[in-house]
Amino acid sequence: MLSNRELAQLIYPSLPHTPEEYEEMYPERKLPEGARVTRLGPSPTGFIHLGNLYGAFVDERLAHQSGGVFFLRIEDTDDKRFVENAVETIISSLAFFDIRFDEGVTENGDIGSYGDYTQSHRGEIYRTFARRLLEKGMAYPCFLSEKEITAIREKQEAEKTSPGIYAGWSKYRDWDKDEALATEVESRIRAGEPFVIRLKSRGVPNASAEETARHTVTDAVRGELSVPDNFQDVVIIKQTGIPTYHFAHVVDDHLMRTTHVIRGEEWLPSLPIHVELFEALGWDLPVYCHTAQLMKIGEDGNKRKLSKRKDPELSLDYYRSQGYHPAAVREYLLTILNSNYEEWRAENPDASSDEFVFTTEKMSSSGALFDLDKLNDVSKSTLLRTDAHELAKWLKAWSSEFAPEYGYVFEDMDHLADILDLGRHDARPRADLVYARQIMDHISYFFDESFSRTDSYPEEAASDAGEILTRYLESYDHSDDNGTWFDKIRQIATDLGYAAKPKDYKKHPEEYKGHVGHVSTVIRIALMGRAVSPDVWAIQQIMGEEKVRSRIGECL
RNA sequence: GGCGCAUUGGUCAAGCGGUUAAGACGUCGCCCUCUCACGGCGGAAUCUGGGGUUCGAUUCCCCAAUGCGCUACCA
Repeated sequence: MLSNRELAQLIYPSLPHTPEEYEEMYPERKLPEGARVTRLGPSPTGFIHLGNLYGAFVDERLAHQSGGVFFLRIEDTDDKRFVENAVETIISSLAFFDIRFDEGVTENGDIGSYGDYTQSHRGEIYRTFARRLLEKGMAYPCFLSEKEITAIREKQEAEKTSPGIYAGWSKYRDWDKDEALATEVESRIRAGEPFVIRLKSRGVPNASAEETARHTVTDAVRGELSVPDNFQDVVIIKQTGIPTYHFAHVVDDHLMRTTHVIRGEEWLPSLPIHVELFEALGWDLPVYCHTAQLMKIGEDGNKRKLSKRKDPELSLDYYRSQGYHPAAVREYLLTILNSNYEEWRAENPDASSDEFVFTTEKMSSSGALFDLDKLNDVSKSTLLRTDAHELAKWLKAWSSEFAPEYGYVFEDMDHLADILDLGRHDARPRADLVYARQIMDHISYFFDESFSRTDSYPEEAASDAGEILTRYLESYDHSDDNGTWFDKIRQIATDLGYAAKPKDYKKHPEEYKGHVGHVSTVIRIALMGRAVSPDVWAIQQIMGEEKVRSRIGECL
């Protein structure tokens, strides 16, 4: 009868390296004490959402604040799910949000000496370790067809026992105990029949909770985890020769010397499999960080739902096209990632977010609902910290990619910077810029291309509008300072029977037609087309005298 | 169905056996020598439920409910 060694040799007759050689090729990293090695392993489905970014930040921060290494690995072991250009999309999206990798796949090929960083290129490596498991009798080839597996599942359901392939369900598991079966396996392999390689689990199937052996695994987010023994003979190499996630994870993260595996909590149930795989290969476990997932409100009602791949407003591209500044998204994500971040920010308003010491212990273990109001609020204060010229440049880049129709806004960049800076350097700076599309609307009245009068005069002053504007134009002196300018408005207001102060009007509404606010609103609408805007005087200084006079003139 | 994770105001959350149960966003009201924004002050609003343990539970244990996830030759 065939020995384990002979079986392994039969299945993988020629492999260029031994496991030991790989260990030497990818030695322990020489890094300072406490340095963390993390990785992001997206599968190239071409869709990245906020949740992926959220996880990526954890990886990035953990590695870089400890002097470690952060690398990008493409996990493309699912051939059915590959999407054209997805890798490029992933790389550019992450770069846009300032996620910097030290190693891994880039648009110009791999960087780093622990590659290849694309799983589909690592077939030989996986096979080498699968072969080792085969040699040690810790794995076996399984010829069960889809039909047979379905039949097994049905039977298991009927018997109300755990579904899956494990001891007692695949006859191929015990090929070495049956001469005839061993012969069959050998000839089927020689005939080139398709098969998968399964782990021969050492766990006891369906043991009670008390009987199950448990392993203590450290999770940096959730503390010590008590992980039960796995007993499933999971597939480690698929029929195609490609490994499953489970096997690729274990082999890669060991060989790439990952110290911290950050992944979503949906992986928690498969942790027993990974623990057994690491043990079977004789390797130490990394520290796991199972993060809670970002959620959203479902279309239906108020129910919580996980961010599904198809939620367009959870897609990174959505925020990009709306023109949310990457720093704002980063800032928002950090506030939900670490609950003490906002407090830190309040104390360090001008510091770079990189200076904040991020800890996994401060991460919530329950999923947060995405909150657009909060993002908008965070974005306002983030943009307030951004220099106007820089903001202008960024808006231009955004426009050329997502909104070319705003091209006219960027003809005079200094002018644009002045507009953006409106009221931002006051003692109590304005914070009303949120995202690019909103900003375009916010400043639209500065440009004749987008200017239109949408609001109507306030009731209190509508009948006097002509008179107000005529007097305004007559008294207008572009060189007036803010105080002088406003005194003239007051004058016009009182001359026409309006209260000079809103308070007076409120006290004695019967004595006045309205108050100075109504009068200035008339001017505001003539100039800006809307009743709401920043300081009129400051706007006029930026607009220039000519435009002020012509806008007023149009309304006479 | 089985298993896992989670559960403090509308949202994000602090809390880690004794607190008037922080703070932020949102919301409401007031104030801030023109609107808005900013800012200030104030209000409404929370420990999912039931059992334990304890002198005392939001905090510890159990059960239930609810939500989410896993249960693939997907990740």
